Amino acid sequence: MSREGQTSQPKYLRIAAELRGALERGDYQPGDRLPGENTLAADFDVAPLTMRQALGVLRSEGLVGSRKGSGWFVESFRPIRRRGIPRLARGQWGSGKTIWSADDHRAPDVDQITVQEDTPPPEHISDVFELAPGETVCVRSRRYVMEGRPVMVAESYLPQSLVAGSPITQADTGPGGIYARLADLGHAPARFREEIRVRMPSAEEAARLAIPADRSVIKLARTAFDSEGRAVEINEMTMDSATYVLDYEFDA
Amino acid sequence: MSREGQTSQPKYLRIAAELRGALERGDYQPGDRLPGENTLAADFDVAPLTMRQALGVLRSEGLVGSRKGSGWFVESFRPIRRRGIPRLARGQWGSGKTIWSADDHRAPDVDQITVQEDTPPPEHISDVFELAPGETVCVRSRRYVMEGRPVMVAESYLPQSLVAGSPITQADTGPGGIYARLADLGHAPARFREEIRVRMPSAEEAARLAIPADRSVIKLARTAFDSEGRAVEINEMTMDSATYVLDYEFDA
DNA sequence: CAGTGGTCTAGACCACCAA
DNA sequence: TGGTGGTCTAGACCACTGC
Repeated sequence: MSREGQTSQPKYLRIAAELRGALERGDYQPGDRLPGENTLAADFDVAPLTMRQALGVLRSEGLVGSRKGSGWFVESFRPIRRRGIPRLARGQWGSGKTIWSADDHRAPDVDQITVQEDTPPPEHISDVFELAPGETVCVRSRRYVMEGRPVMVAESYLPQSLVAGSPITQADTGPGGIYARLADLGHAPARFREEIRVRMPSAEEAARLAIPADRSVIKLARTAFDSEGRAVEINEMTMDSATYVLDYEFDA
Repeated sequence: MSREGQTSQPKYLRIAAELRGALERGDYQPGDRLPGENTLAADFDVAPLTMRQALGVLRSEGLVGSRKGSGWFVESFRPIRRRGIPRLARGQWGSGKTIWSADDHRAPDVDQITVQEDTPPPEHISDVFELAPGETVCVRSRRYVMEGRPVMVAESYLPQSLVAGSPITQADTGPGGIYARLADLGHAPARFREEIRVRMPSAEEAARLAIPADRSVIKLARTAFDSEGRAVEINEMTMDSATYVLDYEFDA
């Protein structure tokens, strides 16, 4: 190997840094196709596999994506801001600049929606609901897309005994959505808990979100409690970690 | 290649799944050393590079780690729960089971701490503070460790003009910490905003947190506003994404 | 059908660690 | 000093895409 890198940084990292700079300078526009692996490998004077390694770094960062048989493409990073706590009083705080600029005004559309009644729940769900053995749940599954691209899948779990026969078991829950219907049933959500963790996607999650296997996902589990402290809904969301900025605002 | 896998899943993923199962079954205990790459490659009857690829999957998931010249080791996943919103009234909600179990009672220790006064701020910081050109900030940098392992680094930015000469510029800020001292100065925090995003670590961040380059980090930026709506502190935290569960609890 | 990315092999050299 | 993981090379075959 050449002795030039006195800092002894690996080739693939130096190439990745060089390409990252080119992308940030705007040498390639979002959606543009990059030269093929072999062409790039010749340009940078490395073996194809080393070139792949460099491109893989940028892919895991969300800067580029690859389509088999087609090529490498520049991805646009326009994060979506999700407000965890609905802003009630829009006062002086609304004007403050945020750390990471993100489109506030776009909201994803629902792409797919399925409802399954009378399903045996996963263990961690029945634990939180404190269900008796054999009790089942209703599962509402939705996928959200933005500009044609899947960005989030969400699965809502509700105790079957609570929602049987209500509009919650229909695809269209009517005005106000699930929470309004829970209120109709006398279990209006009074408090929420949101738990966030990050991990690598399963093969199914990666396919459903159309993200590479080496891009991590955010798991956000939102539990709704009624006024008596009973957990009445759990919404488990899975998001592409490269497209979301989460936002929580609260008083001291 | 053998034709056995009718689902045509790549070898490295099948091997990763097999090893993952062995880890979850407890065949190896946290801290245990795995057989060497070459041994494993022979066991699974694949080329060493393919074996590496499989191990890399598990490493990015946080299940194993590697030390050059030493071997591959099983990592323990005991997530730390960080409560974003201090629980004021510990009522009926406290008893509810959570989705992801995590140690609530452990708190990381501060490992390193440095204070730099009169520093020119990064652009995104001066934007939020709405500083005039040339205005400087005070930067408090801390690293947190748990059981000897770095888990988070945090950098607090405060407007220099606000804190000059106060205990905030000392390593030890006294009882109550920064926020108590800000209150002494007449700028008690009244409201907070926390912004969360996920990305791959820079080389420096990976080194400071002692995590592999392919493990993502959580960036959490906490902005504190005083009662007049002025941003008085920004705390930018960087955490190992595999060791934290974030938690927010709030009323509807 | 030609070109693309995805996977896999069989080598090689290096830096680092532990005995 | 021998074994380890980290990097790199030069091939190969495959599945998929788009013309």
